[in-house]
Amino acid sequence: MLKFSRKVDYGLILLSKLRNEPSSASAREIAARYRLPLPMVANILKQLTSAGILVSTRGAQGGYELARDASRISLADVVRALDAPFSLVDCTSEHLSCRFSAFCPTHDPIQKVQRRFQEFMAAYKIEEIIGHTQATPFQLG
Amino acid sequence: MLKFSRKVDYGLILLSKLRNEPSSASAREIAARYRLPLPMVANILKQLTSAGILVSTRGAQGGYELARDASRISLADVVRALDAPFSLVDCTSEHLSCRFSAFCPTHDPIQKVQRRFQEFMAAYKIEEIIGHTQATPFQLG
DNA sequence: GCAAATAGCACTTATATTGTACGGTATGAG
DNA sequence: CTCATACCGTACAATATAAGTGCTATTTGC
Repeated sequence: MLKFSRKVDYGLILLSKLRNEPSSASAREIAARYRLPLPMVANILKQLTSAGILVSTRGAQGGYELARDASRISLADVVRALDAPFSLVDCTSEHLSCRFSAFCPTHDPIQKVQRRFQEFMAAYKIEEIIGHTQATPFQLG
Repeated sequence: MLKFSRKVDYGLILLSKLRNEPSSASAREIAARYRLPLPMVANILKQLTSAGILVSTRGAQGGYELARDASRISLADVVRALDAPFSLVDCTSEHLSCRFSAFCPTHDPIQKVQRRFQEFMAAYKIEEIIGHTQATPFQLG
């Protein structure tokens, strides 16, 4: 259906939290603050860490923080980390030989679209998306 | 996973067939030519017709043809017809009130991304994608 | 009237997403 | 050294979405 997964939505929320927080925050803290289930938050943070977008500190008083400035993290980075592998059509995946590849008229051209879209997302830095204002925490009433 | 559905892939193949064919073609013809299951081809053609991308002629000797020149059909048209509704994040759907909308920091900014991507796809005409060469029909051996 | 062909709907099956769980490892504090 | 905290890796179940199929009605040309 051509949309970002919820993981990416959540991921952007988490990143906006870590963005304007000087000290690192634990998964538990973030989950509580935004009323999100802890296991899911933990999973997303783990994925962002192994993708090199966050750095983690283990042990007591540990937590996560941005690995680099938000101006150097692109939307493409986040999507690749959480939705990987991303490809607009199956044809473009190397490992999966499309059953039409022999005669598919869209094979080459759609790869152009693919590349252009990838460039588009790579140019879009999350700084621009999440802005400078901190995400408002959940408030009852 | 942020990719086009198979329907869009198939749809582009069907459109490339209809593009360089002077006479209209029936669903049966197209399905046979590309070794695709008839019900699926018929479904896609029906959807493209109700979206106004194709025009149909009912009855014997009937079939489908492009409603307008390929230079005036955008990738966005095709995606909207076959994958609708398309929206990168749930937040952007009007009818579905996101449970974070009250505090979600990405609500407004992601809508900008959404609009830019929509423009990107609207500018991409299928003429550019499928090219002038006719899709090579399936050949055994 | 009959056959060809689209229209519309409903249904089943397959696949991917979403969310959860658990055992393991590292670190800091008392 | 022990314990609680917190990350790591992986696997699993539930759910939602997409993919594919089938059937009946309607239209049209011969």
